[in-house]
Amino acid sequence: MTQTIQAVRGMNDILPDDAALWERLEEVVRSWAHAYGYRNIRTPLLEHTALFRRAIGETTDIVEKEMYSFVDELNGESLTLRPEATASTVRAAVEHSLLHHGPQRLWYAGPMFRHERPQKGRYRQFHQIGAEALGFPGPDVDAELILMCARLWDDLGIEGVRLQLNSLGAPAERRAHRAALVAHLERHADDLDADSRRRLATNPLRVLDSKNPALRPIIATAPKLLDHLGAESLRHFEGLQAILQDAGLPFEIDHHLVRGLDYYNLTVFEWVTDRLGAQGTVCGGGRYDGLFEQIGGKPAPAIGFALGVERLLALVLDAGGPVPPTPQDVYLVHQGDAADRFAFVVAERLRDHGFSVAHHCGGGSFKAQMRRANASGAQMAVIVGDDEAAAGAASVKPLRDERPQVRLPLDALPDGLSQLLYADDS
RNA sequence: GUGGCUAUAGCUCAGGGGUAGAGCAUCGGAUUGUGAUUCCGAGGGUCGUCGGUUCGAUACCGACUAGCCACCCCA
Repeated sequence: MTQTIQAVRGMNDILPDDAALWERLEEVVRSWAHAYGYRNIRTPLLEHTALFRRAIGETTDIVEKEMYSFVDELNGESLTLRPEATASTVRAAVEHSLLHHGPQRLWYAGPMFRHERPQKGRYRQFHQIGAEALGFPGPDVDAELILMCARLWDDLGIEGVRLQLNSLGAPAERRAHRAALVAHLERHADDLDADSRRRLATNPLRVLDSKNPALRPIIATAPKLLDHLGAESLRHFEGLQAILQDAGLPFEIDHHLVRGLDYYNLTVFEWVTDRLGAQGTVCGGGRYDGLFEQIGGKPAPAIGFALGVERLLALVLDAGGPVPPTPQDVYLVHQGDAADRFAFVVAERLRDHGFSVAHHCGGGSFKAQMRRANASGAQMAVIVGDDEAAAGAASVKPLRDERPQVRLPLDALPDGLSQLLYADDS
């Protein structure tokens, strides 16, 4: 016996029952993005590894151990399945001079890849929806993006997602704060735990996120990034807050909110929930004014966010349960040699008129076909036997209520079916 | 990458050193061409894979694979 082949670890099939929910989400997202003037962009799943190394940061965990990279045997190039789409989007914008005629609002949706151990809400192939506002200095567009998120939660009926905000300031301010922070932490080096000591070397801002209660006094007295922000950065941050307040959107300022990627500056934000176990971040984003230059383009301000589709769907299910599948109008039952052929005429005629028709294939007894018709969820069974075929007619039997079956000539069938499907029972 | 737990029918699970069970689902039947309810019947599993212990393993042990949960980290 041949061995069965299963899906690659951490990569999931989305089966039809679930895919229905994905389709609904995609419809909502499309019109939501359109409502804010964002246009779709589709970049390749595969990029040169160098793009992510340069964009995301050499010492981040993503680049160090989580990228799904491999060598193209054709030419020895190192390629990487995209771990996120911002770098690709900016690369595309630079490559095609998208900002030449002014700023661009873009959105994308699609699979991303990370080579880490799978767990709930965190897979090797996962899906993100994101929006990027390229060429806008903010803070107006920062607020727009955040309000946009809030509307999506609303459109999807999700509750209990909280907004956390912070400002990382300008790179120079960040560096000054980082130096002060490192000095502070080094003074208390003896009291730090192993994790924090490691982070002190790699990513000192992360020490502020430590969940170890013993470190609380050290964290509380640590120099705050906010205190190192210059007038311009503060004005940006306050401008953003003012717009959110005007919009009546509640937020928390989290001084310890630091995004994992190197390219962020000024505004950073996350939408978090406590309903998803350890994977509490549903959406994260921030400003990355330096990224264009970093990957070799002309400098341009930009901000964006990405949200995890798997987590989002978990919340949708949590909020309202699964969506009922869209029922088919007609299940076409047929029996007899002449009827089997005439059934195709009937089916195509109905589709000409816009009806959705599941045509029974594979034979089987009449009873079995009726059972299938019922189980399919279709509204109507359209029945073609040799009697009907000889008369050029079809019988329509409502499956979801007790209205009687009616027999109609082929030409009268579409109208008759419409009446049965859409007539008010009242 | 690290640790803990798990793997028996399509699904949810029970069982237990002597070669397998339930519920649900599926399929068929209850006179000729009428579904969902009811009744009757059937099919379906090398008990995740490979190896070890044993007269004998699905059960005990190990490795591997996969899943779940957490850590690291992170959208």
